[in-house]
Amino acid sequence: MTSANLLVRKLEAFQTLSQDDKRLIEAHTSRTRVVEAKQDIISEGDAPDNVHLILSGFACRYKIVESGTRQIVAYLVPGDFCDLHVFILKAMDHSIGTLSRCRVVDIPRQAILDMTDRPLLGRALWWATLVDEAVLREWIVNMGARPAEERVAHLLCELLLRLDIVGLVQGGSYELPITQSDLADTMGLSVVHVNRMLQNLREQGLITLKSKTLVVKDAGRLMQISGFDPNYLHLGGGRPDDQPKRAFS
Amino acid sequence: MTSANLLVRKLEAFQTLSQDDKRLIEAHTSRTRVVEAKQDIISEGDAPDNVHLILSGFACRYKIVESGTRQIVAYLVPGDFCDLHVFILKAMDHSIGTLSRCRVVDIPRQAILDMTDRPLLGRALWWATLVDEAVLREWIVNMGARPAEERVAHLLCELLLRLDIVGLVQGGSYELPITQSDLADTMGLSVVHVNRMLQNLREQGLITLKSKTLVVKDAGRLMQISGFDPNYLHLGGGRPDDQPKRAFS
DNA sequence: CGTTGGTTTGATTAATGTCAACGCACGTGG
DNA sequence: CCACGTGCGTTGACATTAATCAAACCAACG
Repeated sequence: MTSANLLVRKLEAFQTLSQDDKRLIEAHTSRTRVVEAKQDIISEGDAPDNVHLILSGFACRYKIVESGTRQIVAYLVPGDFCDLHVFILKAMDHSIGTLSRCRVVDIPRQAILDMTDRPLLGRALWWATLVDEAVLREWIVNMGARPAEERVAHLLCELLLRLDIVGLVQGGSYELPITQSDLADTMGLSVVHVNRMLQNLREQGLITLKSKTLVVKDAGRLMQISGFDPNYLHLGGGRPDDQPKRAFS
Repeated sequence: MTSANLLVRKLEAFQTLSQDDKRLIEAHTSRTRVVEAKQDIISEGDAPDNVHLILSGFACRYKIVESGTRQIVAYLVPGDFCDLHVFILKAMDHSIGTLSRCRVVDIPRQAILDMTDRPLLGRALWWATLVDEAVLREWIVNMGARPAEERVAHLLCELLLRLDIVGLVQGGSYELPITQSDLADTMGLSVVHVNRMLQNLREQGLITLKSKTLVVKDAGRLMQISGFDPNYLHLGGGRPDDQPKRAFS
């Protein structure tokens, strides 16, 4: 599997693309570079130039607040665009940084324009940004309405599905190359509390998390206790109710 | 001022539109209807048909979580679209309901397509959705990284600016036709606590809030204590650093 | 006037944060 | 090959924030 297939695979969770579409994507996703962990890909205030695509590793959108706290507002996993909106806004209102070592592609904006010009591909890219938005909403729900344990569980469920559509889940298990401190900054909890919630989930036999590998031992129950409803990810052509919920491999 | 001007005015906070653009908007924003408070405009799971635009009153996006809690994930104020994304996704992943009595327009999707076809107007609409997304991110920051009092203050600042660009702020004061319980569901706090935080802000001489009218008595300090940075609203052509921050009337 | 929805208050409890220390694993340099 | 440093995970004791419960109050409205 080439790296390009990763984006293709994700977009095809929405709808299948033409051969030309795929070729166009692959043509622009070959020149990759590696970014070490804890580096900014773009910083708040920057005027963005190229569009960045994550091909491996975890990155995040984040802001540093007056008090010095870092709040992570989105995870960027393989197949995710960092800044598809580059064409309209003149300055980044947040930073994008790596959580682990990442492989990244820089795509010139003209290439993106070429892609959005194609009917199928254009719709698929639009779909991707709408899903990003839906994820933001769900995170607000998560932080505002769910207690710590469910909050952690919900996030793990989301990653399970998001990583699954790009083929990064095997046997209910995936690489989670981030620290508990990252998780804490994601969910507005302290590291200590995150640690304890993870232990709770382990004790309940729901997950295993050791050396950056997460094993979801009981996905059904994990989703159930966290009130996870996959609809907001709009997989399967955006008609989540017409077809069986996607199972992961 | 006609109601149409409200959307025009908002979009022109990004860039000025042509006369034709404005006429096109006005042609489609005349047939308004009134929705009483606490009514759904669209419900989660619905397949959306028309695009809805709020012309007066407050509405919100929300989800009801397993436990029965309502989490509000966005405010829709005059000039805001409810569902510009209608064309791609097949089912709503959240509901939209009124918080106060609202005047609403239903715009057929073809009209939206006509608008997005025009270069300037299309970009302006895209800008509007990007700002919505930026607001979602800022809300996550707010909930995850700020204590209750700052959280409330930050929201009031955001509304001050958002309402100002559509001309609904006079003398630092605006109508806030929602309950403290709505605020609580917005910020993941209890009603009681919201009440106390509002009292704090009042005691500090920062605001006044009586019979649904909010007076911001010291905007500078309100922004300062809440760490409010207007950049994320991308007013002024998305070049917030090149020009003076917008003052409100 | 009497209801009703919304706001306010006080007392108490529960959830989560903070602080501090320790342990463990990994990598590096001696 | 071992000693040490460093980052991350874990633990316990304690502090603080915010939730909950219950009641009173207030104002708009029929």
